[in-house]
Amino acid sequence: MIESRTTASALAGADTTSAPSTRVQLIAAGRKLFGQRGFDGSSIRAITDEAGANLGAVTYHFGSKRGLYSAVLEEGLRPMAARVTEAASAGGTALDRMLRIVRAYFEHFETHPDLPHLLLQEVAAGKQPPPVVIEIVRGVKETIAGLHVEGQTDGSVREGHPVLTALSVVSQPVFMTLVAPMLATVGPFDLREPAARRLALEHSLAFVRAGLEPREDLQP
Amino acid sequence: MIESRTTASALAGADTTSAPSTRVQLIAAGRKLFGQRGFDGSSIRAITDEAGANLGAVTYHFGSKRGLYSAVLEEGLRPMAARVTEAASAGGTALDRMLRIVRAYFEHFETHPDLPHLLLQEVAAGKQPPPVVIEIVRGVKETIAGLHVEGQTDGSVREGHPVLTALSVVSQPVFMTLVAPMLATVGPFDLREPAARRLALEHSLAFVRAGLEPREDLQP
DNA sequence: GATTCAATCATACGTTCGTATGAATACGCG
DNA sequence: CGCGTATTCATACGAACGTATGATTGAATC
Repeated sequence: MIESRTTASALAGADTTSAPSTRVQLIAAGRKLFGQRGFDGSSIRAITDEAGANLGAVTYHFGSKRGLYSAVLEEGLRPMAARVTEAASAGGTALDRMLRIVRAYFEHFETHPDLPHLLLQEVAAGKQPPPVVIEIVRGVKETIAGLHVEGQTDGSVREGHPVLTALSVVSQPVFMTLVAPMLATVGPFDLREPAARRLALEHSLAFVRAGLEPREDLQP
Repeated sequence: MIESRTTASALAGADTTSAPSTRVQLIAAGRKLFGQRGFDGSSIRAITDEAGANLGAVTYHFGSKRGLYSAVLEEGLRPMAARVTEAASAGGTALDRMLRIVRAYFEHFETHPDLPHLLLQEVAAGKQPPPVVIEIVRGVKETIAGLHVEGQTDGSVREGHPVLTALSVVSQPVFMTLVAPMLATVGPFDLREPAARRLALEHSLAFVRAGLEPREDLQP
């Protein structure tokens, strides 16, 4: 059996000067097609066509279709998690940093609108995602939940369940991006347009702030 | 070509006394498998096996695989939309009814946990859902957005964008149900358990209420 | 009991799927 | 240049797919 080139090519992935390698093109095509049509809806032939590569390229570089899927997931999630971590470790109160996380998500999904669907499609099926995905998601969850705990010591966030609070916060950018196509279908409001996205960002910031802030009338 | 039996059987669908018909079993199996594995991930053979029906049954009763998918979507969405409409037309302030909608979603998803994934999987792909689905979703959107407008005249809801507010409200039950399997994978918190669901419901009610209520300190 | 028609059945067809294989080509290094 | 490794290529294979077909069954109607 042919050994997957994944590891070797990943090590060589630091090369940013060469022409776009087949491997990179495959990941880009995979992100696009998996995100749009799902795993089962995207054939290897469609992916290699999109990437301008040979039919055998996926098997050669990633071992299998699922191998490519894992790589796509990892390369899509890692920069997002990095943004979240960065926003969470900036200055200001815990609430400030929560809101910065919301902003970071919106900004990231502006250039990667397929990411929420890509991540949720398999997971909603109850299947086990690749281990690296579990690790990344767990990290994000704990970052935000930790911020909630911190917010209760510095008084910037009201009391509540840390994990559920994290879900409520993350749900805003993720859900809005997820339903954008359907929303555009049922009405004249297209969240994929920049102006509408700005509105959505400001609305989400206000909504999350109101949902997290301690109530002055209860804490006089 | 064989004509689909959809219409005729739908008319006969008022019969609730007979043994579970093949048609009903197919929709149940379709809801389960489409919801869990997606449209492309569910083969007609898997569906007819699950339903205890013959391979040809889907083609006979629904014309095609996509015909069954439309029927599953419609039969899953209609009761949900009815619950929302009912909650929206009850008594109390607009905010009260918004919160009742959140509760209605949670209750509905408790018995139909696959519904969010079922609805969002295709739509996130940018495909046009069946017309009946578009109509139902539009109705729900306008019901909640109308409630938001009403809430500003009765003073129970703060100002904001009606559609975005509707999204923020709906996102809580939908997103929590959607990510439940992944959340259980990355941590010890399983939103599919009744106790956790109760927590999530109460958290969501508090979060949405805080996000919608006018701030007393701004409106003295 | 014969007729009729909706429903179910076993089976077949052509296509597309993921993957495997071996030849052909490109490339770095002595 | 020549050799060895890495990559790309055309092609093949068996399996699974959605759908079509025609025979068979079941129950109601006369």
